[in-house]
Amino acid sequence: MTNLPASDADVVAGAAPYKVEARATGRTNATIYDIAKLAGVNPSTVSRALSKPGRVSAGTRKLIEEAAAELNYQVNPFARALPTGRTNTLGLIVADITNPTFFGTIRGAESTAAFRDYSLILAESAESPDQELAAAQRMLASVDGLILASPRMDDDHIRDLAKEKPVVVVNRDVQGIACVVPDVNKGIGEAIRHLAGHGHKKIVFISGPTASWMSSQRWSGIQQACEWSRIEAVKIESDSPTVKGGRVTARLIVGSGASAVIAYNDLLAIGLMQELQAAAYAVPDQISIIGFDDIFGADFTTPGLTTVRAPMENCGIEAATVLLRTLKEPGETPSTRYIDTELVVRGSSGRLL
Amino acid sequence: MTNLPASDADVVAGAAPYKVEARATGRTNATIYDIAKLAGVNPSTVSRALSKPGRVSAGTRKLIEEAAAELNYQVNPFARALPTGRTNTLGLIVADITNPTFFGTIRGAESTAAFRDYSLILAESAESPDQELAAAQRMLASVDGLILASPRMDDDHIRDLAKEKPVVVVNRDVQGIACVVPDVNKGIGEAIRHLAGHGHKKIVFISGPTASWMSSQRWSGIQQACEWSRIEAVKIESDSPTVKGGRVTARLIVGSGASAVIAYNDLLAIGLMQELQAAAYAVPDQISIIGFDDIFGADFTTPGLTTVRAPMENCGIEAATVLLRTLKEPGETPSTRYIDTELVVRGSSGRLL
DNA sequence: CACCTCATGTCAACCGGTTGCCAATTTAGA
DNA sequence: TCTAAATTGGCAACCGGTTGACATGAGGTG
Repeated sequence: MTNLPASDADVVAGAAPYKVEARATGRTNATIYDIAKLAGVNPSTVSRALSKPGRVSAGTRKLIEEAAAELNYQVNPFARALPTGRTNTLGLIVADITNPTFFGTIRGAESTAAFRDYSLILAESAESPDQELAAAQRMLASVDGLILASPRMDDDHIRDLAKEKPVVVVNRDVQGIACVVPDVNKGIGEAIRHLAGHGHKKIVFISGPTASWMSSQRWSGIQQACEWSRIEAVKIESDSPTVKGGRVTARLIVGSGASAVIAYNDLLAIGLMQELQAAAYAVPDQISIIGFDDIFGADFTTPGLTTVRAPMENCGIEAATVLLRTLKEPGETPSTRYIDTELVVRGSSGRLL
Repeated sequence: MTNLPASDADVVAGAAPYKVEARATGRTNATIYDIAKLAGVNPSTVSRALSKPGRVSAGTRKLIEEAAAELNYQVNPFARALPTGRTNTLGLIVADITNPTFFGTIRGAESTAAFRDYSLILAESAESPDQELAAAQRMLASVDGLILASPRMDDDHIRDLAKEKPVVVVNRDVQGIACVVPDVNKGIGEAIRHLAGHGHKKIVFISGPTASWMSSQRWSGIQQACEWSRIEAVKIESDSPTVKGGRVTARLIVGSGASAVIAYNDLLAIGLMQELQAAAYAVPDQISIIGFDDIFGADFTTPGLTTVRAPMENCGIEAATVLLRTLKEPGETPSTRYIDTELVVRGSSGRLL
C-alpha cells in the first residue's frame, strides 16, 4: 500500500507491454538471447554460431549448440525473414487441386522443398487467371520463389511476377522464364510405333481445349510420328478434357474409320472407353485407346489404360530443384528443361482382331 | 577524385547496409512509412487505419487507402507476425500426398483458408510418425494453427502440439482435441440395407491395417448394421490397403461363401474386383463389391464401384472452419464433429443371379 | 621482444508493422 | 461561450534474429 513499490511496478508494466501479449499468444519459445545467457556469450555470437559455420570457434559453437538443444530452441522464421528477406518458403500455385495431374507435381515439389528445409505454401487458382494472379501477388511477399503449375495467366503477367521473385513454370513454355515441360516426343514416338507394330493404319487424336499449349504440342508430335510411320492421323475436337467429354466423342470415333484413338488426356480416354464398351465395342479388339499423363486410376479401368506417362512428380522435383538453385546462385539465364515421357502399355491397346 | 564526395559516399554506404541488401533481395515494396509520407500522416496512423477499422476517421482512412493503392502496398507478413505472433497461415500435414483420400481434404482446407485470407502450408509425413512430428514441430513456429489429416503419431504427441497452438485432427478421434471425423454409420447402414434388399445373406469385410482406428470403426459399424438386418458378417485381414492388397485377398473371398464384399477402402475393392474379373467371376452377378471413400477414379472401373463416400472435402472445410473459429474465439472446449457418409451406388453391387 | 596478422567476440542499428500511453483536436453539452 | 467528453494522432518501445564495423586477444615472424 505504500506508493513507491506500486508506482515502480506500474512503470515496469508500462515499459514491457509486449511480454504480456507474448504469453497470451503462446509465444513462449526460447530466443537466442536465452541461449546467449545460458552459454555466457553475446547474442550475436549465438546468431553467427547457428547460421554461419566457421565464424565462431568450435568450442564456443559446441557450447551454444548444447545450450540451444537444452532450451529446445527453434529459430523464429519471421524474425529471420524480416531483416534478410529470406523466408525459406516456396510457393506453389496449381490450376486445380483436384485435377490428378497435379498430385504428382505437388508431391515432388513438397518433398524437394522439405528436403532442403524449405516450406511449401500451396494455393489454387480454380482455373481462373484472375484468381491465379491474385494468389501469386499475395504469395510474393511470403515466399522466396514461386512455382506455377500449368498457369492460366498471360505470359506477360508471368514475366512481371518473375521480376519480383524467381519463378519456375511447369507444363508451359514461357519465353524468358525457367520452365519444366514434359517432352512428349519420346512417349509419342513409342506410342505410334506401338500402334504401327500392331497394324494400325489410321488413328484419331482427340484434342484438348483449343487454347491449350500442351494439346497443340501433343497433336504436332503425333502428326510427325505418324508421318514417319506412314499412319494417317486425324484430329477431333472435344468440348472438355473430362470423362464426360470423352463419352461425347465416342459417336464421332465410331464414324471415323480409325482403328486407334489417342486422347489428349487420360480422362478423355477413359470416358471414351466407357462409352464404347457400353455400346458393346471391344477394347482393344475393335479399337485401341491410348491416353496421356498416366493419372492416378488409369489402371483401374478394364482393360487398363495404355497411356503416355508424363512424370509429373519429376516435374515437381525438377521445378523445385531449379528454383532452389536459382535462389542459391542467382543470375543464371532461365531455360526450359524437358522431362522425358514414356509409353505405359496396359490392356487398352493392341492388335486388331 | 576529390576527397570529400568520395568519403561522403562511403559514409552513406556504410550507414545503410540494409538498403543495399534490400534491393539485392528484391524487397522493393512500399511500406507504411511511404504511405504515411504520401498521405501526410504518422505511420502508426497508417497501421491503425489498415488494421483497426474505426480507430481512425473516415476521411483520413480514405486518404490512406488511396495512398496505399497508389503505391501498390502489400503488408509485409513477417513484419506483422513478428510482434503479434499472428501469421495468417494454417498448416496442414497429411500422411501421404499421393493418397487420393487426402486430395479432398487438401482442397477443402485450402479453399476455406484462402477465403479468409489465410495461407496454407502443406507438409507430408510419408506415413512416418517421426517425420510427422518433426514436420509439425517445424511448422508450429510459422502457423497460427495446425490440421493433422489422419495423423500417425501418438495421441499424447498430438496433445503436446495442441498445447502450443490450436490443432484440429481429421479422420481420427483424439480425446481432448478438436476432431473432424466421417460418421460411417449412415453410409454403412445404407450399404447393408442395399445388400439386404438384394438378397445377400453373408458378407465379408476386408479390414485395413490392424492399427487403423478407421478400420475398426468401419468393421464395428458393419457388424451392428448386419445384426439389425440379419446378415452374417465375417472379417478377413488384408496385408495392405492397396490395389495389390485387394488382389491378394481374392482367393480368400472365393472360399468364404459370401455373396458380397465390403472392403476397408476403394483401393482394396478395386484390386479385388480386378482379380475376380480376371478369374472370370462376374461382378456383380456372382459377387457384389462395395468400397469405402469414393476416391478419385472409383468410377473408372467396369462396372463402376459402389462405395460409401466419405466427403473428405467437407472434412477439410470443416477442419479449417473449426480451426479459424478457434483462432478468433479461443477457449471453446474441443469436441468431435461428425460428417455424414452416404452410399454411392454404381454397378459393382446388386442382385445375385 | 616488438610488431603484425588473423581469428574471435561485441556493439548497435536495422528490418516493418503494432500498440500502450498520452497529447491534441473536435464535438457535444451546459 | 466555456468546459467536459470523446475522437483522433503521434511517440517510442518492441518483436527476434542479422550483420557491418570495430575491439580484443592469440599466434606467428623477424
